[in-house]
Amino acid sequence: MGRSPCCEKAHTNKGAWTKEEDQRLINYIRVHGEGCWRSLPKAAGLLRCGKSCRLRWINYLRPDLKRGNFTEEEDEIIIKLHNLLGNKWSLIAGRLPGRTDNEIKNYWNTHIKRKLISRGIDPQTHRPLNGGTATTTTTVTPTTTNTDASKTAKNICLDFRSSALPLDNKNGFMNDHGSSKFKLTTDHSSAEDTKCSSGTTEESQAPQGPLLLEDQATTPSVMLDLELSIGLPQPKSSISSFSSSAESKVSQGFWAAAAPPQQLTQGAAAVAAAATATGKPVCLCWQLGYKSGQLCRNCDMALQISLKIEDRFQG
DNA sequence: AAGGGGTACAACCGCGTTACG
DNA sequence: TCGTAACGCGGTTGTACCCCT
Repeated sequence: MGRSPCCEKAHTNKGAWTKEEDQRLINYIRVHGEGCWRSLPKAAGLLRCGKSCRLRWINYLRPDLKRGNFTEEEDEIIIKLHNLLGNKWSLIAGRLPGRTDNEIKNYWNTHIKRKLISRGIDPQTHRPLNGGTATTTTTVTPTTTNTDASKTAKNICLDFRSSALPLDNKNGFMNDHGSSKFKLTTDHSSAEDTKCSSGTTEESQAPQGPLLLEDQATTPSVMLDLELSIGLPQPKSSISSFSSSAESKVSQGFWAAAAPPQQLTQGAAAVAAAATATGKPVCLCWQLGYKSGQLCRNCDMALQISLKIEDRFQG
């Protein structure tokens, strides 16, 4: 019968945190570090549930948080990332050091949605409203439907080109973002050559699930340079570089059409792309960081599935 | 000055995923 | 391999604050 409550609700405070509670939490984490959220409240002398402590710390008390207004540049990054990833706020936050998923989510709902609407763009689909006159030429529409991808063979290439790529570890928050180029290419003309594939997009669906790039433009090839920082944490000397030959290693595109959303995260798709491009397993999971050739479970699964999919398409 | 509506954001809730015994 | 506990995420709610009438 369902899951037991995460804490004894009868003995926990709810609602706004007091200064004293904040201080207790800060002091405790300063001494003991993050983690063990379930046992933390008791150990710290807080009448709060562990989840509440975690939220309070992550969203408000953490010292590396960047408070204050979002810059115009951050706005644009959020819009581009939302276009790519949908409501994957934690992934988006991972690209904006000092910002939390909750903060970005709220900011999206209160500011950016309106901004996009005023530009004539649907904030969910990133398409022009009412067939309007929005200036975007390429729409990236993550979707949950991947059925019959081959019938609508517009091609997608995820092109990771970068040299040194410091990753923002979700806990560590890297300070120096490398400027890697994350290029999305659509190409109608060379499906066989590139092995890039795509899927169908349903208008009504909220953007989520695996990345799918749908080319609405009439041009045969459209590039979207996102200037994203998709990188790896320390040590820099051991960081794998995505070779320039990655441009010809295009089977990354398989992820766009073939990966079931329940099986893969965006990060997992990225690891497969990176592995394909470099020929080496590379863990891009920013929650775990780089492990000198090892893959976390998530990325390992992604890679295995990637190989199977490729076998299927080639065989 | 009061109050009503709108906005912003902190916090909560439920569920999926992961870790571990 | 399975069951359970814990974690983390995204959606939703609650409330403080601001502005307008």
